[in-house]
Amino acid sequence: MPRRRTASPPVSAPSGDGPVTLQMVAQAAGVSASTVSRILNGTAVVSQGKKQAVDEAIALLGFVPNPVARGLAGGRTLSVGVVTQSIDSPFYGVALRGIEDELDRAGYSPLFVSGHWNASEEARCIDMLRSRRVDGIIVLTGRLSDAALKHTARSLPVVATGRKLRAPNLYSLDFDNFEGARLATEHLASLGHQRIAFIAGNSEHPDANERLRGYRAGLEAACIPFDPELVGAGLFHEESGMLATERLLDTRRRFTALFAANDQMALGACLALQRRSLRVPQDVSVMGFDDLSISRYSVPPLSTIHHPAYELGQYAAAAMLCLLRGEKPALRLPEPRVVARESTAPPVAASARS
Amino acid sequence: MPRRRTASPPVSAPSGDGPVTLQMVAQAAGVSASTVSRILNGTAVVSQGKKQAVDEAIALLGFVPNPVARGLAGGRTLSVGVVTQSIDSPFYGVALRGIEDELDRAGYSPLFVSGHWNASEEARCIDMLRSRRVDGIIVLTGRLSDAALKHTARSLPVVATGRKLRAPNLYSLDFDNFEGARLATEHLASLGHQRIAFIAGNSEHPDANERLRGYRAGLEAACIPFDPELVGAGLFHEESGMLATERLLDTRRRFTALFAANDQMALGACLALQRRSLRVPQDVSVMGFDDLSISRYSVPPLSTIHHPAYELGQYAAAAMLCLLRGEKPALRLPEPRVVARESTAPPVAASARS
DNA sequence: CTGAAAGCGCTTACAG
DNA sequence: CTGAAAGCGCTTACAG
Repeated sequence: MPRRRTASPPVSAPSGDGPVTLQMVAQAAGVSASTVSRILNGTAVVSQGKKQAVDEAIALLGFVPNPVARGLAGGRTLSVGVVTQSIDSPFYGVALRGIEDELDRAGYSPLFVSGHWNASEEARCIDMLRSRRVDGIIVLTGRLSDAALKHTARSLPVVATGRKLRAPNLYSLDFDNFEGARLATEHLASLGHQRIAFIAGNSEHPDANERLRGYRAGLEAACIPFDPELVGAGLFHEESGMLATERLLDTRRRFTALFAANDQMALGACLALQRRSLRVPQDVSVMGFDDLSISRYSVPPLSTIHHPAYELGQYAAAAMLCLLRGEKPALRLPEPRVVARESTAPPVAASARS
Repeated sequence: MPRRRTASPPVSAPSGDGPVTLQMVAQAAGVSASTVSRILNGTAVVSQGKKQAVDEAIALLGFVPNPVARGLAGGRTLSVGVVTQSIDSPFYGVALRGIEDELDRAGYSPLFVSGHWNASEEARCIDMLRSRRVDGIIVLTGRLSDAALKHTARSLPVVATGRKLRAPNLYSLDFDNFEGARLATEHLASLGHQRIAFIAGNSEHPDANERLRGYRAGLEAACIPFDPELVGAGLFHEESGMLATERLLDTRRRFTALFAANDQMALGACLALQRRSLRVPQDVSVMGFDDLSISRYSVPPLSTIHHPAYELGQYAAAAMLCLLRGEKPALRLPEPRVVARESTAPPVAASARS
């Protein structure tokens, strides 16, 4: 839509058609566009009088700066890209909410894209976000290499979760998965369980390995020998938890407690147990990890390790905001803690499987 | 970053610093920027030779058009705004995934914003999306008035779900909530239940009212008198389903089946029932609505009405794509259907509550 | 303190 | 078919 130089002053009525531009505000306030821009951005000191006139014009016209133009001209778009893995993940969804809330408070908006646990897709996401001129990028775990992350941090601030990574312009937030799993195992052991099965998560996932290590450490601390026959392989979703439990049961190796590397698998495990007429917790105690909101309403309510998903997102966003202001973030995630509900109890001597 | 007219030709090496611009491509191909733009957009017929040269230059330089500039200049940003209510909703999350997938196929990206079931927040979302120059807006249900939606459709294509609304440049996609609820009730009645309680959803929510109507219609068809004492008020989340069930139980009004207006409330109901030592389905059959992915793994697996969330999103996006091409969408959502799992069964004569 | 001007990277009438 | 130019709505050196 070229050829529309504002030869004749645009209708500066509040309800003129088309959005109000900075130009119009400048005109209404009797100053130059530069001045309006400076006031908007707090870029320079401006005389009281002009500032007032401009503020009034802005209010009167209901002017809202166009982020697109802003991004093109100045580089800042007031948006931050968020690479998540799946837009409908029950765990990360809460983190997205945390990001949204925290960013909103500072006038930024998130741009959510899904990497589907695939490094090359995540790389495409980052290219896309960069082409949309986001001011920074938050990467929720994922499979990108640390090197790739450091690389993008050379041109854009990045905050990553699920890693311990230190680099200029890059902050990472890591939850103590090891400690969480250790606590879960300790909880079960302290209840008196000696035979504690484990359903591991996807082994390509860093969290999965940490949780397995935590399980082993918990066992060791309780002087329970590690039995590889008691660990099943899962994929972090319900179905896999159900299947792994069935396989564990089929080995006829006995166990009185089962710790799944996340709640989704624990829920699947509960169903498998019920299908074999094993009661939770009377016959088998079940422990999850993550503390999804639904876990509180499962039958029975699931004991688990609280994983602060909302804070994860919120802190990641706060860290990004710091980086954007040129400050150094110093945020730490809450420590894991046991949420004991009704799916865990002391083993019953006369249990069906003991 | 003014004052950098390309007096000296920019380094057109593929790995020159900064992103490759259309200018650079034009230069490398020996044509004008206009021509490159036309080829990119298929806006005009261009001679074979030039087209080839440009295509090669694009490939060589790895040029990717800047959507921000594109949006400013031409109006199209290849992005569509999506007003959802909460970024972590278990039901709408799946719809977001459908939108993402469908849009991606056409080279568009979604911009997700949350309205939190609040008309004024939703209005802010729409302003924000418009200021970001999205090409169209998808509104997932929400509380905006039909008039407001029609109004925004005057300047931007809009697709809405959860309404039956016809207007120029506006398409709406509505799931048959009434029929779904009728089917659910029929399912219960055909199993032999005569006393069917109902937990309604938030009455400001249009779906909630349709589902209540469907319940009543189902009752009527089965010649079961409607008993207002048997309907509890819920808020569409687990907690409210649990509480409503407890209240229902406290009235000591007997019922052998319970139909909740969504799965989340049904899950809460199951827990409440279990707490009172009532077994599902032996003592009380429980039916949900939505068919969330977790419902398949609850204990017992929940019978429900399948609500095609993924298709809801996918079709909404497809409809938007149609509108954007100037075509008339003609998409219809799949009909509701009963998914009978293990939480429903014929009433037992000797049931604790019958 | 403040304005005029150039520029961000594209698109699209306008003229050949 | 194709180029030069103006414009999208801002920002920011450059000069007062």
